[in-house]
Amino acid sequence: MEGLRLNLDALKPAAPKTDAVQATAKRKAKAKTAEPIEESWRKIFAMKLSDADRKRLTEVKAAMDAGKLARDPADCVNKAGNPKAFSKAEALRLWKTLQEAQREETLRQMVENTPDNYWLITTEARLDEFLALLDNEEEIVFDVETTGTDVWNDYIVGHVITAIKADVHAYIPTKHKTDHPQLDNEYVLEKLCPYYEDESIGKLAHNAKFDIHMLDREGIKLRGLTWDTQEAMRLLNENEPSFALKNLVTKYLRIKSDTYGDLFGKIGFDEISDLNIALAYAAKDGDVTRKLRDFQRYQLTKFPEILRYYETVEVPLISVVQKLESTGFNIDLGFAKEYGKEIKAQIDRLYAEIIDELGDININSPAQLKPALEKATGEKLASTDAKKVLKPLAKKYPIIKKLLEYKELFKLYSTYINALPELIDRKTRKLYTNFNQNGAKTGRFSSGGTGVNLQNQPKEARKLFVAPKGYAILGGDWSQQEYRCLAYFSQDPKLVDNYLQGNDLYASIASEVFNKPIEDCGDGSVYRKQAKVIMLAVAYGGGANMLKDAIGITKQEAQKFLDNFFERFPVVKKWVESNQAFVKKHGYVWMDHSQRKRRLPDAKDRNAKGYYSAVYTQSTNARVQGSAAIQTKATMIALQELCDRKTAEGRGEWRIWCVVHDEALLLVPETLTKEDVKDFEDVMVNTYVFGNIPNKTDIEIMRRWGDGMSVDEWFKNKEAV
DNA sequence: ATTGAGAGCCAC
DNA sequence: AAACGTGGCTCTCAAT
Repeated sequence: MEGLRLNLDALKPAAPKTDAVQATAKRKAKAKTAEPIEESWRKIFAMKLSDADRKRLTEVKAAMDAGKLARDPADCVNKAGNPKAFSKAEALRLWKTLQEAQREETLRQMVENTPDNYWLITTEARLDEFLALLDNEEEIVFDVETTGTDVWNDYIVGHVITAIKADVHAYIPTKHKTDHPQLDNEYVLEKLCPYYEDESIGKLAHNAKFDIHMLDREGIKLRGLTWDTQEAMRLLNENEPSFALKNLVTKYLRIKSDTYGDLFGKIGFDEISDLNIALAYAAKDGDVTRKLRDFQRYQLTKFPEILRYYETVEVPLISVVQKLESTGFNIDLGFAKEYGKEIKAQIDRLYAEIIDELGDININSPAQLKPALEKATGEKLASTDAKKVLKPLAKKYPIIKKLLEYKELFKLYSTYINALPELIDRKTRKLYTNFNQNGAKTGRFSSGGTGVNLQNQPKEARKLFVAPKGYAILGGDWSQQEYRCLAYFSQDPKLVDNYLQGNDLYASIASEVFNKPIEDCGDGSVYRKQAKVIMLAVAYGGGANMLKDAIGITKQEAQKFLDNFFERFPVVKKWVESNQAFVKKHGYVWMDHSQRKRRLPDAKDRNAKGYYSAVYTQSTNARVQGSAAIQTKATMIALQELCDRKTAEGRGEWRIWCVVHDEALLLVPETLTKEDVKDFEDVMVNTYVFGNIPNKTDIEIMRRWGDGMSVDEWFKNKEAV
């Protein structure tokens, strides 16, 4: 501890340089008899290092070479008093010291260099002066500082607002833990509310959904969002390694900026008692967000279709998603408890039985399971992958069959049935999660962040999600969304015709690929089932390897199926090849109507690892998956408008409840009418159409997710009651 | 106790 | 001739 403090002192920029250098020299002398540090470094860098460690170690070495950092004398000798070699662990400890020193120095400089147009507002007079500026603004930047990033439990401690025309960047602290005077929270909210809620004042933000959530919790409904620099960046370069504001402005605007975590670690912004530090950091956010927006808008004007898509779909979608997230999910706790108990009992029984046969191992550890299974069966196993390796052996070995049963139940229990109730918010008794509208590089949504991914809930787990009393879940599934997209892009006459006639696509494909009469390829037939998987492999751009695992056949057979498919659908084949040629030439592919790119730079680089495989399959997959996502997103905006319209009719509130790629679910009053359902279907089917291919939606109404009934059944039951 | 990597598996 | 669709969470295991 003593040594650490000493070291820190040596690092302080305020300390005379000569002292630091002298101290360093002294320590070097002391460690002279140990292994030379260059030799230690050589050994450390020869080790197998993670990327993060390698980066840190490089920084430490640079600082030490420059004389800015030295070993702690206490670390140079061991207990016996003999010299101790420099180790990786010691180097990583020094990295933390370095970080701390750099952090302090950066903050000091930030405060020292705070521009005059950064206003710290802590008096009513100054706030009035600033609001007078806002009265002349057409567009402002907003950003709230908070105690943390949990939109359900953290809260606002200050507001950042940039008056763009006036070129003033204000920070208005309200809840910092400080002796410095600050304005009252309620007073500030009341004063700012009219501006936040004024549709005619355009709003820019970075990751606006977060700020909209936070304001929503204070009772403020943000209106007039015009730009989100984070979502814009996801269109400009989906491969960006980081979408943190500071990293983007450092990279693209050459404005050196440190991330919040780099400067403050894990503390909430209210912990920053020095309001000058708070101002320097917070006001800069507003400043650079505006600059980044200008840069992005300039870039996007080169692609008018992307810009139009961004402004008409992605930006409005942000508020829609915020509203969706705030709806939350009701979990049937009683059911979860009973169901969980039942599964747990089965798991325990299976575990005991398996242990009995395999010996006392941890079944959940692949490293322990593999040798035990090999011993028990005498088979050489490539892994313990259930689908690829164990399933084919299940018939031969009862122990493997039992193990598969266990694995399935364990997954269901640990990830879903047992985990979901734990994540319920204490205050509202609801489950919340995060939907990231550009979480996938193709533009698909991702979901999760708070422990639950709503997009991968298995059917059994979906049963835990119920409509609150008086409500029903109105769900729509686009029928074969991605295949319709494939038909549209390829214009394969057989596929197009199929959709125009409204025939059973899988049966048609099965009939073609397996050369069987259509009547042998109907519902329930093995041909139809396999055709479905083949189609999936084609749409996902997968090869024979993926297909063989999916239907449990040999690679040769899978390849033959694919060959057959492409032989029978040569137009699809041509389209797939054209995508490959395009990506090879340009390094990217277009989604529908040039609204979005998927950049695959490896395609232009013959030496890249994935040159012959990944980018080729991705070139087709991205176009299909990404265009389907555009359909979903455009429709979500129309669905929110529908919800607003229906709610305004005064028959109860309509909300978007959940979205799962090609599935949209609304929470609606259980008194909904057939006409309401018709309006929903109309929005689903007609909002976004892939050219000449009509959409189709399967609709269900449910009280429990995944446990729905057809519209006819629902209303028949209603009449019966 | 916390962190990070890897294996595995759920969804569309 | 070749051939890795997009995500997120839980577990183990090794490292601090």
